[in-house]
Amino acid sequence: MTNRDTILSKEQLNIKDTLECGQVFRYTNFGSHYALKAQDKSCILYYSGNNTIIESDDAEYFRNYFDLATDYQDIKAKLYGLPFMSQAIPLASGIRILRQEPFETIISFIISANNHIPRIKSIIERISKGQAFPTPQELAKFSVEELRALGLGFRDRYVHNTANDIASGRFDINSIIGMSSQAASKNLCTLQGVGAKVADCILLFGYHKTDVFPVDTWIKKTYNAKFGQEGDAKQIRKLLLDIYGDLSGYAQQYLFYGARSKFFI
DNA sequence: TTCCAGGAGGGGG
DNA sequence: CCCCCTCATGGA
Repeated sequence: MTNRDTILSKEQLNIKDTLECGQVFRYTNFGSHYALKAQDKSCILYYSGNNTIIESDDAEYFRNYFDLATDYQDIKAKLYGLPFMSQAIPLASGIRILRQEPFETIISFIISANNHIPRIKSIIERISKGQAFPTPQELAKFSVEELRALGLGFRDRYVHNTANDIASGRFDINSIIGMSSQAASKNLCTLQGVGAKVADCILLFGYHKTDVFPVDTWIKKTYNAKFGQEGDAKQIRKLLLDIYGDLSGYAQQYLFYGARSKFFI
């Protein structure tokens, strides 16, 4: 253990809950350890007794990345009395919403469309060079054909066009920061491959806007089972936003994790 | 083998 | 506006 390490309690950060709840893709599990890459940085996570250790060469970056300034006990306490939270939160009580870099998040969730998590992970691994996720300029150089060869399928032109829009400055990813979630979503949806659901994921994971509720196939499944009625994504989103309000993003992560757990549905 | 996956784009009605 | 179809890929 060195001064490069960040140490906190296991209750404050559960490694599996946080990395395997579908918000991030560039991680690998090595038994008791997890290796994680973000932008051009990396870290190793593991437990030492009752502590979580984040071993990296940039402790300050990862303290922000893991959102260590936020009190999740307070958030969970506020959510606990709301529908399904007393069931869902205990299944993944150590989740933290990561503060990921917007460009990496945009591209990652364009790739996520109609795709499996293991396959999303492998595609992102192939477009990354070793530790570093490509910059907009680097990714813009990939042709549609090269992206197709890397296994992106029908998303090849989405990634190509979006990377070019951002690299050329036609789309300013920093302009999103100060916008309301509604205005930000509308803007993000002008990017090819970004629809309402992907925009919600980008806003939650890339801009830490928590008044959104990404509705994917798992949330739909859970909604139909738990609420006992059918609904399309737009209706489900509105209903759940009304329930969870500004904490919707957190509630969504607990529900998503629960939806994929055999102990929940 | 068929179904499905953290959906979006596009055409037709 | 809504409904329906298509879009690659590979794990289960």
